[in-house]
Amino acid sequence: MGRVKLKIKKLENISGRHVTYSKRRSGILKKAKELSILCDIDLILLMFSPSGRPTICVGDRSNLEEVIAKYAQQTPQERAKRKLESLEALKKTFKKLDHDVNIQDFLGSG
Amino acid sequence: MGRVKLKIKKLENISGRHVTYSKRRSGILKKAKELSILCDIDLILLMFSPSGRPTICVGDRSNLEEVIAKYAQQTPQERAKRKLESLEALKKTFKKLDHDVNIQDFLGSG
DNA sequence: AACTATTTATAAGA
DNA sequence: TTCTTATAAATAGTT
Repeated sequence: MGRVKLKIKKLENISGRHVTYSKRRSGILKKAKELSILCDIDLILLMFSPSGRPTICVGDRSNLEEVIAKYAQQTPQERAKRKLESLEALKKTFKKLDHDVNIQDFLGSG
Repeated sequence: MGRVKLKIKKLENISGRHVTYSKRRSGILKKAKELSILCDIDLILLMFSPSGRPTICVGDRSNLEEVIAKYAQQTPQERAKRKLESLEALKKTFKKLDHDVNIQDFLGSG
């Protein structure tokens, strides 16, 4: 949309990436919010700016981690595979997050 | 966009929600993919149809769990709070996922 | 940040 | 669900 048809490939100009990100970020956030409201669905959109700043959009009726867990539970045909992948990823996440929380104690409490 | 300006509120007609979801889903997926390519960023879009079927869009350069972990690491001002929330959510996720994998053994191996 | 020519998305209908 | 079309919305290049 705009003056010319844009080829969808990585923008080589760094400031151009920032400008385009800024414009399209607001567009896709609006679309995500509209979709979640119109259709009353769970939705999560997570993106990082070219300089690494995160933006997250979570539908009003959604909870980030519960939606992720909901996704992890589905697609039965990949369930076994996904289980292992999820655990692998969660282990990494633990390592990154766990600077002052004792994981063993935490898991043991529930 | 279309014949009339649409009010952004929950569509009361169930089949209407399905139709609108189907149309807008493809649109937002396209936008997400374009944005991730144009700006060369990490991006995740996860949504569920009105009947609960999940669709996920992960940027080519992105890994689902790593992006989530990346997000969890950021926003330093909420870091302490987020740590606990993340662990709480991860514990729930473990409970839902762990039907035949021994978590203690798994964590112990790394 | 605002403008505007143009492209794109989509609401309604078939 | 897929196609068509009128119209609304997003946005690329510019200022």
